[in-house]
Amino acid sequence: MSDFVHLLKTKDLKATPQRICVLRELEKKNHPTIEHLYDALRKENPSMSLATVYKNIATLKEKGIVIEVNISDGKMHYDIYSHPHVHLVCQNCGVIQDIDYDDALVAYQHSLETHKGIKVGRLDLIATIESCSFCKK
Amino acid sequence: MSDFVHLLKTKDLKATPQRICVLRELEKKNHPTIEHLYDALRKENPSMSLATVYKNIATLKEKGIVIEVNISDGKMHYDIYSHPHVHLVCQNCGVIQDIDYDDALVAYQHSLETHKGIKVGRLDLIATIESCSFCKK
DNA sequence: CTCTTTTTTTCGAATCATTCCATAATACAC
DNA sequence: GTGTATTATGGAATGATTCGAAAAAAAGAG
Repeated sequence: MSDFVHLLKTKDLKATPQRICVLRELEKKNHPTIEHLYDALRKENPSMSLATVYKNIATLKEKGIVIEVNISDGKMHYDIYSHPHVHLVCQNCGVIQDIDYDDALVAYQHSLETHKGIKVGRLDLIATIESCSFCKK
Repeated sequence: MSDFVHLLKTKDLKATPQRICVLRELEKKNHPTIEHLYDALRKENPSMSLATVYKNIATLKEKGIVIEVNISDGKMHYDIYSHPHVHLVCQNCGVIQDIDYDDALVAYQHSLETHKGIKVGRLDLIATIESCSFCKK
């Protein structure tokens, strides 16, 4: 049984081909928008409906399998959240990269918690850079 | 000359009453949505149009005076960006608080820059907490 | 202050994204 | 296989955002 089938079952979701396609596309780490997903998935499965993409993304988001990434380009991007990470966005070419947690980020979270007396549930962090290796400027 | 008039002039924007009202409302640090702004501003100025709110927010965003805050509640919130800060969001009551940069965050930014060999332009960070002093749970 | 130019505001219409709805199809447990 | 609950589909409905044209107002010059 594929990993995605197993993942869906543990979250009480039926392992439909459409859902698995969405996850497979997200796995490519392109951080696609709904429109990108719809275009990509229709190539394999022409009957795939836009409503299905919306609905599945919403469902996967509710279950914590998928997260939104807002890079302020007017469209929402989506990402599989298989492990805690943050994002790096190139302002020039728009490429989004995952960045794993490191000691310094964990230290910041601790500093927040001790200083403010709170328990942080999640850090959504987007670091913007002016250019990156993909647009080599 | 009021601070906002001066600020707008330095960004080559005309200091219209509508624009100043938007800034004054944002200054309250309610982190309002477009809808909130429209409702609040119409009370003072009933002829204020929704299109004007949208347009002014877009203009102020382009000039870097205002930033978007996406707390994943389906609506975009807006904030004056007069100095670098990040946000704390209570998942329970939805209140958004500003948090100034501290040493640990500066250290994280430095660690990103040295480790990845990049120059970070801006950090958009939203720390989610389960409950806060405003909803006292 | 008045004139001129440019920007901004306003309102309604148009557009675009997202959600809803009813029906058909499918996954999965037994 | 059969039955039941869930999901997919397409089109219509909704709701948010943008557009466009005309009127209003700001800034600057004289």
